[in-house]
Amino acid sequence: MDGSGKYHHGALKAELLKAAEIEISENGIENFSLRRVAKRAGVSHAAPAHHFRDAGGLLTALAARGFDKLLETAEARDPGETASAQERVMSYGQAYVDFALRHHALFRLCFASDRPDYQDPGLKASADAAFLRLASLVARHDRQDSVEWSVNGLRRTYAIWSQVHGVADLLASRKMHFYGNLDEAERDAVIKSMLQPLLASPDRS
Amino acid sequence: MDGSGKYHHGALKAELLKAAEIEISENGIENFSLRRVAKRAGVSHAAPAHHFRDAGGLLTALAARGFDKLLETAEARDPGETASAQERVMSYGQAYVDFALRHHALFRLCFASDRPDYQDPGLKASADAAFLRLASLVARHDRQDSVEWSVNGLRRTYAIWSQVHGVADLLASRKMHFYGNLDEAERDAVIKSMLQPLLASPDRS
DNA sequence: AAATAAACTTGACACCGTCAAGTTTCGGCT
DNA sequence: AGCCGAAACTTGACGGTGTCAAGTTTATTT
Repeated sequence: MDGSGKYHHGALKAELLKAAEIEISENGIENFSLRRVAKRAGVSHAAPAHHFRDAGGLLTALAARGFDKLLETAEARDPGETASAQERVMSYGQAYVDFALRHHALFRLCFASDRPDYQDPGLKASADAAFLRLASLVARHDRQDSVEWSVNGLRRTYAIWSQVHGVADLLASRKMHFYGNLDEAERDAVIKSMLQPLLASPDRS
Repeated sequence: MDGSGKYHHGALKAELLKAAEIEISENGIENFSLRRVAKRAGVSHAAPAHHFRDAGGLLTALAARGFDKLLETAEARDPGETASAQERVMSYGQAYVDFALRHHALFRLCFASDRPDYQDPGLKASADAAFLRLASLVARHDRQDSVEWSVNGLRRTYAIWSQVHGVADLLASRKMHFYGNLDEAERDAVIKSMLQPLLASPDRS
């Protein structure tokens, strides 16, 4: 082993997750290599097995962190109670797109990969938390102040989520090439204009 | 070589594409194996190299076929000139989601993979054709009968595309687990209700 | 019929994920 | 304090992967 390091790393699990995140941000999720992650963390190729069952296990944990970060991004951008519910939903959407662009590989891992195990309770919890945040903003917008679920609230949340997710995915994957490169302000305006029609018609029944 | 086959296959290129499509539909893009595709086509592991530069080349061609099939699906479902433009846009959306569900791996290859080379003229042409089909339906809906592009038409097309793509991606990736399994009619209704607000407000300026 | 090109095979290489077995260190028990 | 088991980590092996180089077979051209 190298001189600096102890045999027992101490915080290898966290270190591996950090390394893996850098790994996929540089090489993309499709070129993920567990051995490279281990090397980056300065340990042998089989070391990760003691902290994660296999590569899928690591990617499951990483995906959970991805959803956590998505939620953090949304919360950081939330204008808060004083703002209108409509503004708050739009801010969520803008944060969602920000996340997709800034952490494209992680976004892909979360939404377009079969490698994470979505049965995993930790991942499920993190993914649901990010979704429920949006659901609660939509409910507030629709003045459904009750914590109870309404079928219609769910439908509307899914509609808004789809709109936001679609633009995030297409922008991050560079599929909207008839747009030039949008700066942040232009992007935010695009997202707002896309959400406008969905928020204008509450459509509660 | 096996008794039945000739040394020169004759139509190996097409055969490889067919085999690759089956391959990814069974194993997903993330587990794509060029050697397995070759084996499935009854040919040695290095044979594909004579028809495609490398695995990426094959996947580029396959992605182009994916966009072609997406367009075909949309055209097959188009109610035609007699229907309202709104109905035609909705049918496009329903076909898009159908495609994503029925050919999930291919959909992922087209929209959530870095492996195809999107600089490839063939792929670009196929992808653009599928997009332009939607753009023309939207233009018709907005009564912009001119073939000319309007900035606003582009924005509206992107908005509708994002909505459709979002619901397609989330449904196909099984991310809407608060919905039970939707049958085809329910799915179509969901898509229609999502597009309704976007089509109701032409918002041309 | 001979030469050339194309299609395909075989074998090698480095890299990959995972498993098994060995080594080092940590922590608790006596 | 000293031991001992468990945990953390390493080393080495295995089959599988994509790609390259070199050889063999078939088709086409001259």
